[in-house]
Amino acid sequence: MSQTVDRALSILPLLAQGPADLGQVAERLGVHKSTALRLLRTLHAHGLVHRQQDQRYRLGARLFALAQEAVESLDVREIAHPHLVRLGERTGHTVHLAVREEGEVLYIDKVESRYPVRMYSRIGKPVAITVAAVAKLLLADLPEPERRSFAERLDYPAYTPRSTPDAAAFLKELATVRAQGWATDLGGHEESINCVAAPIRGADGRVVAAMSVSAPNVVIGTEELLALLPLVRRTAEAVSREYSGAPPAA
Amino acid sequence: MSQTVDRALSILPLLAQGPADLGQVAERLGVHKSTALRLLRTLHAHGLVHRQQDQRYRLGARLFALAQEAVESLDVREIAHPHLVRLGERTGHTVHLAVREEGEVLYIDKVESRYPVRMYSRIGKPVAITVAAVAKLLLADLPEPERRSFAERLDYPAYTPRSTPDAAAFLKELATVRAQGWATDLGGHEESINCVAAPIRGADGRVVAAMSVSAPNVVIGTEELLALLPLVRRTAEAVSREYSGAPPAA
DNA sequence: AACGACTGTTGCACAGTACGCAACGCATAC
DNA sequence: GTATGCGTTGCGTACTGTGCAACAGTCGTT
Repeated sequence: MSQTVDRALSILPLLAQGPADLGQVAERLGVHKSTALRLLRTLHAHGLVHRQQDQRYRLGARLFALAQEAVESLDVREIAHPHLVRLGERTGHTVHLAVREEGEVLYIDKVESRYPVRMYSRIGKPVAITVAAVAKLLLADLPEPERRSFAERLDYPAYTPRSTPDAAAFLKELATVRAQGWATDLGGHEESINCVAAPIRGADGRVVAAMSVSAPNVVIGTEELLALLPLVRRTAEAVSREYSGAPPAA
Repeated sequence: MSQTVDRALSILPLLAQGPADLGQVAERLGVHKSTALRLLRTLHAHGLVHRQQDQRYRLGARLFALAQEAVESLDVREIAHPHLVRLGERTGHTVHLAVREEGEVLYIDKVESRYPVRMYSRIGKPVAITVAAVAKLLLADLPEPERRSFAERLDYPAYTPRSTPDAAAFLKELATVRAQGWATDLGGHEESINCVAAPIRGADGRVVAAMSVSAPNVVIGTEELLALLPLVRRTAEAVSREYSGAPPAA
């Protein structure tokens, strides 16, 4: 690994917490000011950091552009998108698409609910991995030993009383999800929000992504949301077929 | 500037165009494979690149997370957001918030239209700077010499017959926008899409951001959209006041 | 108004570190 | 079975990044 690059990249998460001046960056990196300056200048030249009027540095615009270009070149996303839109139109609720990467699960696409009461989420934001329906599907597909060791390394924040409490409960839930081929999150992340999700599989049967429909229970009851499950599953299967090479249905 | 970091960061835009294997990265960087490998490993350790099953590299998840954290810590965005949502609810159309940074204009927030026919845009995506209404506002605020030299460095792509054709026309338009305090884009980017925008100013009167309402003319005519201008301007002024330190209105 | 304290900036000598080379392991193709 | 292509490793060299010290600019203080 390259020391210089390592140091430079360590600046990014540091600035993600908020703007910082040269001295702060140097101190938190544990290097001389002149070194920090050179690194910041290089990052600046690439647009990854931006210097605001008060001379402090914060993350720059190119970072957004890069993230956008990256998300748009994901082929699952490209294939799934029209299906998500159609599902959004038919149900009126928020639709998400998520993938697993390096031990994180993150949303890569989203169609907003047409109801005024919306849930908060953002493309690119890591998902609450122990409770989200899409996360359960993506992790349930891991081979058993990996799944176990992963589950044991996680934290289990008690977002609500219905949140997954510990690794044992999580592994049990994953087994259920794996067997039934779909997942739910009933108030496990936010008290009033429910979620149903289905897996998208590649040609080899592995789960490559997961999609979900979410709605606050002030808008639609748990029963009614669960009634959407067949539709969600059919949509996910249509995406799976297309992703595996089948031509899109007319 | 640091050569090593410079090379490492050059990998990112390269991968943004699509996944690439080690040889391709090395070649396009003009370095030896072993050098490219070391750089990629460092980027990988920071989560900025991801290695997919076929061993090729693509941009990684942390990039999204960083971009998200960055955009969420912008205080203009935080203040403006509820106003955008309300404007979205009242008009039903797509609402954008944009800022200028390092010679680019980019969207930092968005409320989706509730109509099925939506315009395409994404948070983080650089704006078509020569035609977008928000871009005109942000650039019109630059001091005259800077504005001129900037306008002359731009390309003027002819997205439609109504696109700004050249620097002279653009500067004239900017003068108008500056004088009237609002801007439009009537089919300059996409034939059928119109836009009205108003500036958000800081305590010193400088334009710090701009917000717009956009709609395809199949949904709402030009006249009707222009009729929304007073509402957009009032909203922008409310955000300006709050951003300058005034308490939010009840 | 002069001072001090603070910040960001520059040039430089040193050595630490990133560089390219060459050889290796490992697949798939022929 | 051989051959070609890929990613990977270890290593000597010298390039390049490093910290130091001195400078410049800005703010707040006395």
